Amino acid sequence: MKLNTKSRYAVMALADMAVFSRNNAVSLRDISLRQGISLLYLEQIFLKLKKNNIVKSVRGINGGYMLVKTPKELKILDILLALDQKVKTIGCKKDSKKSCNGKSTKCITHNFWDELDIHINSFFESKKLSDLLRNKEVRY
Amino acid sequence: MKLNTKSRYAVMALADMAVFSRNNAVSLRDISLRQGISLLYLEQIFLKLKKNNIVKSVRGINGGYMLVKTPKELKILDILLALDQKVKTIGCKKDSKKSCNGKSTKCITHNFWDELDIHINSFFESKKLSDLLRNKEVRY
DNA sequence: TATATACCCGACTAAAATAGTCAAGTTTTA
DNA sequence: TAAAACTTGACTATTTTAGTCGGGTATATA
Repeated sequence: MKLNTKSRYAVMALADMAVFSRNNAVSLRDISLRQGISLLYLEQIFLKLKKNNIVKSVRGINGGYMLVKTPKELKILDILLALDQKVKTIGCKKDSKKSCNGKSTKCITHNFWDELDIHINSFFESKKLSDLLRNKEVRY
Repeated sequence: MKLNTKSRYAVMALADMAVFSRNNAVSLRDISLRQGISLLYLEQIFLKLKKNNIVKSVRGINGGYMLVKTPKELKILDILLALDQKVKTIGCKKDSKKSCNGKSTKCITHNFWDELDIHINSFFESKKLSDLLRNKEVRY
């Protein structure tokens, strides 16, 4: 059960911004260098973050991106949703009448997976970007 | 963030066994028919379950598989581990000194992902196969 | 106003993972 | 001894992932 790198890099890059922004835009180039993420890949990621109103952009020289919300307000869940990373651990469709394995009734395990999804979702819902920053162990 | 079908089918098949076994072996053919899972695929899955001592097999006519533990004792986590489905949501290596994105220090987000893994793991650790069965909504 | 910096965006692709199938067995019991 | 059922490794089509590529556009500053 894995999270894809896009989601991971997105959280990483936003955490970087939270640390290094002093009310000025942070360029992808800087994030790329500091975090070791491909610039081209970051561009792709930030396109989505911008469309979903997680960041706003400043074009031109000295441009970059800025967080729309403060790190305290920004939920990790919002970041993941911006990258289409839904927490839906299995394929059963919740709403459909013809759902699990093509059967008309819910499969034996259906409700269990729903529970799992809720469990994970609530974790991402409760965590804010700021929660990542107070770690003493980490050096930048 | 998805669970693979192998893990899902494994849990499903074992739940089926828990429901339909009356101290006799349950054949994969029956599970296949009831749960709508390919017989050939089930064979592959049960090979792993057997290797990991989740089920034991009875060969020959009227053969099949039996649960090694009772549904009350069998943790969902054990099932997932049997299928190599580790709950390790990202690629950072926990122990290595040269870990995240090839850097010598832990990445900003490292501890957060560790927390996530623990959160999910403890869910699978706490749930037993029997927990799936008491659901009144489900018909068989 | 030239130019360098940095965002913008769709299309493409190699590699890996997934979700199976296939073939050729072996074992056991009725 | 025939049929049911487990055993096992190898194979494969499809999908997903993890990016790259190419060609833009906007803007600050020299």
